[in-house]
Amino acid sequence: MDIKSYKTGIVIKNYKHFNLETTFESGQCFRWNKNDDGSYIGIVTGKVLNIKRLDNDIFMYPTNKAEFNSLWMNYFDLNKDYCKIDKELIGKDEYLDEALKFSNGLRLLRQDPWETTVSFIISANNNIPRIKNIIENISKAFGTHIYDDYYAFPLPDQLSNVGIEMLRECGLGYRDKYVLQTAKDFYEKKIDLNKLKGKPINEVKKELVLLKGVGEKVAECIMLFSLDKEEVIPIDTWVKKIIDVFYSDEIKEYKDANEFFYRKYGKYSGYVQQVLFYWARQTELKR
DNA sequence: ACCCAGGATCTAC
DNA sequence: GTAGATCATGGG
Repeated sequence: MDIKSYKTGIVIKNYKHFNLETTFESGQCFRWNKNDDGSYIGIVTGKVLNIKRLDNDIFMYPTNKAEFNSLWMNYFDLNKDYCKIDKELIGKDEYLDEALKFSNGLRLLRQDPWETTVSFIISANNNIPRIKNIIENISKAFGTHIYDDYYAFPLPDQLSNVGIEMLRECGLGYRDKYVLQTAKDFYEKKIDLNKLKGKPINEVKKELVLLKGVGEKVAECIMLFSLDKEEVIPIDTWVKKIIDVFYSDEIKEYKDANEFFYRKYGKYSGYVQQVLFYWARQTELKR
């Protein structure tokens, strides 16, 4: 990887498989917003980053080499060769081929387990614009101020002490009590997701669903997006639509979808799911 | 007014 | 263990 370091930021020269729009608009993350010039601004673990693609180069600022190596490299999973993964996947399935073409350059982010857990508790029976709004409200109300209008996502100790009525004002609806309880569980270390990272999927899932507001689907999102479980396939309403329309012959019941995809795509199943999800929402099955 | 959104929970059988 | 109702909120 050809990385150039400057006073104000970092440039990655000639980096192929990183499409900002399909990565940030694919519903895996909620704190990246598009600017008029096509760049994105996001907040990750208390750091603000502006990222832009010009031709084949990717510009990131404000950051420096040390922060890039310790945070962004890992967050964007830049050492993973998605071009190679695409090559392995293309030709297996006509629908996936089309979805891959459409979502071209989508990457799975490696996010913070705590923030991901709260975000996907909020996602239940909700829509993406509203989820983003709520998370923004929570961050502004309880998170650490960074600068200007940027606030870090609140840490467990910052959330665990707030009144339920203050949380309710952020628009979570009935999910507020789940988030509050989960914040307390994290703060009191009743659950420690970093300790779960190395354990097998079923074991991790069993722990996750003990949290209030976390069922199977949310647990799978947490595992895929923040616990390195690359083969997990969250089956949500959009993936169900895809199954109904394109795979109804092969997949008779939704509960069998996981095994079907895993048999076909192995450890890339999570990536496949995300590509299909993005494709379904943006094109084929859009109402 | 009704239906939906990256579903989970509670109750009843 | 599973089918059905209920759950806040805002947008279409």
